[in-house]
Amino acid sequence: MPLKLSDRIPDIVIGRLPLYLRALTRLQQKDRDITSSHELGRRLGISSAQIRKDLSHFGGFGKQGTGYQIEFLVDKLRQVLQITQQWQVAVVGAGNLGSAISNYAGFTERGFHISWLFDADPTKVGKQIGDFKVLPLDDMEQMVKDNNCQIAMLAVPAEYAQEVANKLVEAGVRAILNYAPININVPEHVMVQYIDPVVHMQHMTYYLRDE
Amino acid sequence: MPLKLSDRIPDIVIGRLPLYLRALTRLQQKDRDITSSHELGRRLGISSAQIRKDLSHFGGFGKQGTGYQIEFLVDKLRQVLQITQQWQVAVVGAGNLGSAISNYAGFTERGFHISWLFDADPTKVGKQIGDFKVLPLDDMEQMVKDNNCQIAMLAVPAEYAQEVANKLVEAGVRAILNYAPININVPEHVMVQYIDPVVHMQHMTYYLRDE
DNA sequence: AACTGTGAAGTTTTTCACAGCC
DNA sequence: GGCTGTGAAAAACTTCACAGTT
Repeated sequence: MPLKLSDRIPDIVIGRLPLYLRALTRLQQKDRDITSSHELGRRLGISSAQIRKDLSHFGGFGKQGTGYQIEFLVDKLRQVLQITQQWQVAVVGAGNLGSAISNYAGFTERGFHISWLFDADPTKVGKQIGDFKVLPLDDMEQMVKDNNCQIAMLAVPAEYAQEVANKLVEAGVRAILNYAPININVPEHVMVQYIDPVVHMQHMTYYLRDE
Repeated sequence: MPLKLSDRIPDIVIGRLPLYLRALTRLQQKDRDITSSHELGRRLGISSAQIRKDLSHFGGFGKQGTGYQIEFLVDKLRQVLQITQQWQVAVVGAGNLGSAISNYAGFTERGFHISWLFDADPTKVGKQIGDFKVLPLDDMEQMVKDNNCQIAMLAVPAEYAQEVANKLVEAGVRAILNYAPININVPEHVMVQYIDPVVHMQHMTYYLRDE
């Protein structure tokens, strides 16, 4: 069965696929072979109908009466998300955050290999941080281009984020995970996702009313 | 003008308020006094109509013909989000991630004070990590209860996340920011938000097709 | 002239509910 | 009996467009 991707699929659906994949991988670790939209839904706090509908965008992955074969579905989701091979990733910013990111073990097994750690600060360049030797930001463009690296993580102070993002785009990066607490502007063809823990915290405090 | 909160406001709206606040604070740093829904929208990649509608849920914060007074709006958003005072936060997990989180400077100025860092591992307990001395997880419940701490960040391995979450809830925590790459189940009255960089990365790789 | 606040219209997303299959 | 896949219905969300204000 070929992957069906012809019609444009809503971004909100794409955003849920990694969650499905994550839950499925966990079931796999427990040596489970088969699951259902109901079980997945219960675990994820999502309705079973939604899960079925989301998955149906890509073709029929399940069996009526039975459910979904986990290994098969994991495979399909990896294909859809294009994480069958590893992506090279450049990290910019070798402060506390950049260091923690670079040496976070969780990326490798889920499709990403941190390849370089850059910083503009000459006092940081050359230092060994975990597995990485900090490279000068000036080498970034060359490195990214030569290796056709398409993804970067941005862990610089907010005031430099736009400037560094521009350089990344210039170098050919098409996807940026921005840890700096600021919105950045990029061309149409470049994707940006944001991680700002404070945003999540402030979202939650809204509900911390006593009544 | 009193804060209007009577009708239930969509969660998706609440989720955008921290982004507005973040953008406004940046404008403030540039000594700007007044802005408009159009300017904010441009910066955030959100339509001006949406911003106006979102803000209107809480009362009229703007002036027709003029726009929004930044300081006033910042104040109002802080009230709505309940970050006029600082919240005490407990961090569980003193590994790489927990250490980086605990010592991240960005929380303080935006409403949160990391108060404690806990870990279950006896070899870590007692160690000094940045500003924190690692406390035994067994002390957590007492500490959280005594100080009426309502918010925790979870930075433990996935296989312990549920167990620790249960303890946090037991201790009275009502909001959890979960960095572990796994969904956790909590009672109705407890809020959970997730941070998993890989989910964002996998979301982006979907679009990295050559077409 | 510029901008907000907001009903109404339009679009997207979710849920329902059931035919079809194992 | 249990489950998927899916049109149709319902709900949620966003945009439009303009009256009203400065």
